[in-house]
Amino acid sequence: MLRVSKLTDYATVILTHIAHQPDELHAASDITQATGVALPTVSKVLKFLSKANILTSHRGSKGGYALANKPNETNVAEVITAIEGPIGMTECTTSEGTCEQESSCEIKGNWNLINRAVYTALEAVTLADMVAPVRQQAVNVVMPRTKETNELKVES
Amino acid sequence: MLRVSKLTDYATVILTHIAHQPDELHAASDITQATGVALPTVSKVLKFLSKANILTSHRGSKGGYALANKPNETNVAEVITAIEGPIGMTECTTSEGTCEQESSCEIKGNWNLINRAVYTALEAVTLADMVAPVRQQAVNVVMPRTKETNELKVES
DNA sequence: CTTATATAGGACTATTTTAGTACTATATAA
DNA sequence: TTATATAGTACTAAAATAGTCCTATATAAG
Ligand code: FES
Ligand code: FES
Repeated sequence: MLRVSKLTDYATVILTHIAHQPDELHAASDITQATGVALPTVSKVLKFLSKANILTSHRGSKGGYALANKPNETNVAEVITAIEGPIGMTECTTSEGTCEQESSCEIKGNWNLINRAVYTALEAVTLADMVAPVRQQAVNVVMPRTKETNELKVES
Repeated sequence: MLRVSKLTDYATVILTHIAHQPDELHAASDITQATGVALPTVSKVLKFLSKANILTSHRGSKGGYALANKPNETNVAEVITAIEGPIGMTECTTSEGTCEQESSCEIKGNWNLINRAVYTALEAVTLADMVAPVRQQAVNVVMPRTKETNELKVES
């Protein structure tokens, strides 16, 4: 169904929570209480996010996690990548040389194109957007085409 | 990793093959030969595509499958939906009432927003694009924001 | 210096999803 | 009537994901 994993979903919930007080330290146990997600799971997610430098961590008593950057400087594409690894819609595009028909494949280039479009859409949404209430009703996504051939447009 | 299933990947390969001769009937066995994908798998994919009215089918001797519409009238979003079901990035957005914290969830609306952006990007790529060689180098995806608040832009 | 607290890292198990196969029924052309 | 090809469904195997747990390390406070 083209979905993100549950862990990624948790990650956005957790990050949204933290983004409300971006400057304070949040311990895993606090986040469990606030979000209702089980502690071991919260802990796992926080480790991923910390490793990807989306969060900073402080060990020891009174330690915890905080945002590494401002809310509008972290986007959804980064969060997905932190939890699930590089975004690529097909096996062929993430791991080169895996596919048998790679040499004669017509469509690989087109999947790369689609990947980029999806990635750009995800990149455009930041934590700051997630924190804001949903006033938005729709988003325009434009894939420009050349007038003459109606093919997907070349960007110089 | 936010990827489509292998079956969906096969589906694009198969459809791309069929789209080269959109008016002829293609039997599953022919497609196996042309694409190198195992017959039972090809068969499974073709059934999904036929059920979703992306392909028309003809039983019996000299039967087979053909495109139900012109190549530029079938897009990638439809293909993904045919194989994997409705596109929705989180469980919460595809199946209502599953999530415990649904009532108090801040971010559900934002995921819906992201879903729509991704869907629109996928919708913009058709079979005709897949058949064409990759001259394209990049695709612009624009998520407009209001000038004043820099929030994702409302579309009337 | 010791203790309580909190993250780091990795290993492991259970669950769920996906992929792949097989079999029976039905339609159609020759 | 027969050969051929799809329709539908059920089943098995494999892979990915989710969730848990344990040990090590860092830090603040007494
Ligand atoms: S490279 Fe794998 S199907 Fe194209
Ligand atoms: S509705 Fe499930 S996390 Fe928001």
